[in-house]
Amino acid sequence: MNTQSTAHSKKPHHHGDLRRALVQAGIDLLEEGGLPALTLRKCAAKAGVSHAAPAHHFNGLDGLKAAIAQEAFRRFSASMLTAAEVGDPSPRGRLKSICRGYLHFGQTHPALLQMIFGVTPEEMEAADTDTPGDHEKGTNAYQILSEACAPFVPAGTDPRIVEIQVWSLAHGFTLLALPGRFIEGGVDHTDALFDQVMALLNHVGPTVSPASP
Amino acid sequence: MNTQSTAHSKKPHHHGDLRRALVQAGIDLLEEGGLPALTLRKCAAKAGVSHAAPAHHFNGLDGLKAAIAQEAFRRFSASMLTAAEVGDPSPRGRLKSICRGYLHFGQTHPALLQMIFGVTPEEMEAADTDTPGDHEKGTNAYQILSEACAPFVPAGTDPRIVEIQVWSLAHGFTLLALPGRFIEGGVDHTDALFDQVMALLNHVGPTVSPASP
DNA sequence: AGGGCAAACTTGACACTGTAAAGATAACAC
DNA sequence: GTGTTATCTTTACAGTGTCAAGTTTGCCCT
Repeated sequence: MNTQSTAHSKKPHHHGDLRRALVQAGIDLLEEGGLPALTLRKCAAKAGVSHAAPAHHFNGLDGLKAAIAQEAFRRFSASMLTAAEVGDPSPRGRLKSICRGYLHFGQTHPALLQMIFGVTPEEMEAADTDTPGDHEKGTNAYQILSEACAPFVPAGTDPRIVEIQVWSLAHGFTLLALPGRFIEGGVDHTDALFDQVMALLNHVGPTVSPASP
Repeated sequence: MNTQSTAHSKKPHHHGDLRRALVQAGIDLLEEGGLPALTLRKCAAKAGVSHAAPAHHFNGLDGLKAAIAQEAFRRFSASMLTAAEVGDPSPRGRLKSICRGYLHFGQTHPALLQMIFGVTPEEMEAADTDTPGDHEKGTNAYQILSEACAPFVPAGTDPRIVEIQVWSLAHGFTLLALPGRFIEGGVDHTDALFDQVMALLNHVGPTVSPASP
């Protein structure tokens, strides 16, 4: 009918997986020149196709942006997951490693982070909803964070509170520390500041007064 | 020579303070249709001038964006200041009121917040640097926050740590709770969640034995 | 095998955008 | 009054997204 559900089994006709090529070209453009460099025509040129070809794989520019955001989100999740696996395996160490992965991804791929969290609702609606196996079990960034927060959720409380506490702190710092933004300083200085800021999480969950109201 | 430093005393030639009119037109467009609706030509049309007129008052679109960001920052600061003045005057109450003003501004003017914190370095360079009396004493948002954080800075530590802890938390939550984004729910639900998340600040600075409830 | 058929692209066009150069106009200095 | 300068207009051009029509290519079915 509408979508090519054959994306992974059969091979397309002319180009051979042009959809993925366009997404990758868009990511390249994004990393090179930031948001204003992302252009349907430039993506098409980079993939070696005509300027109107992307319109058949995505629902216009918004659809391409949504697809890029999905792929960026996938890489973002992977970045946090690997950061968690190589660090301190204790619950608190794992949580901090994930947050560090959050910051690291923002420092190294600012445009992709901007893409992930800057996509507007209307752009999301333009996404082709046929992304099977995308939000799989452990690969979702929010689920990774949620599981890392679980040990610090006081019994009987809404786990989303702790999750959003951690998420807001990491997200806010990462955005403020984006290159050329409000928190100045080199990478090492930013890292040290990040650790000191994240020390606030030592007071999260079952801490000082375990049996509070 | 270059700029009309007569912005407040004499009146310009044709239009009469077109610079301010263009900035206001841009803000209106931004609030109505979001970032993609902000256009030099639409601003010019809304101000009743030719489509190329803005180029003489701003350094291209980037300059207009920077000017709008400055004005938005001014209103943002005012929003936090008034929120601080009408709330609990205790140090902790004042700090939380400011954070609530942060969130409230983001909920009511999401495009302006995006403008303030989304302006790129190159766009900032395009700003006309002749904004006298702009970063005045108490009107700077960061100074407001800094002064509100001062009572919670442990002696001998860098005050920026507490400031960035508070700033990151408020900034992160506000962005995640932007309408149609990652934190769902109505305004009242968001407010309640915000209070619970911001409870993390009870552990900032001189902790565990607070004099206030 | 061969005819149809749909999907994957191409081509051409249009409206809209930012930007630059050159011309008109009005306020001001003298 | 005369000249000058800043303000704004006009005109033009390259680049953008999007639509409508055409062209090619692989696949399916009889």
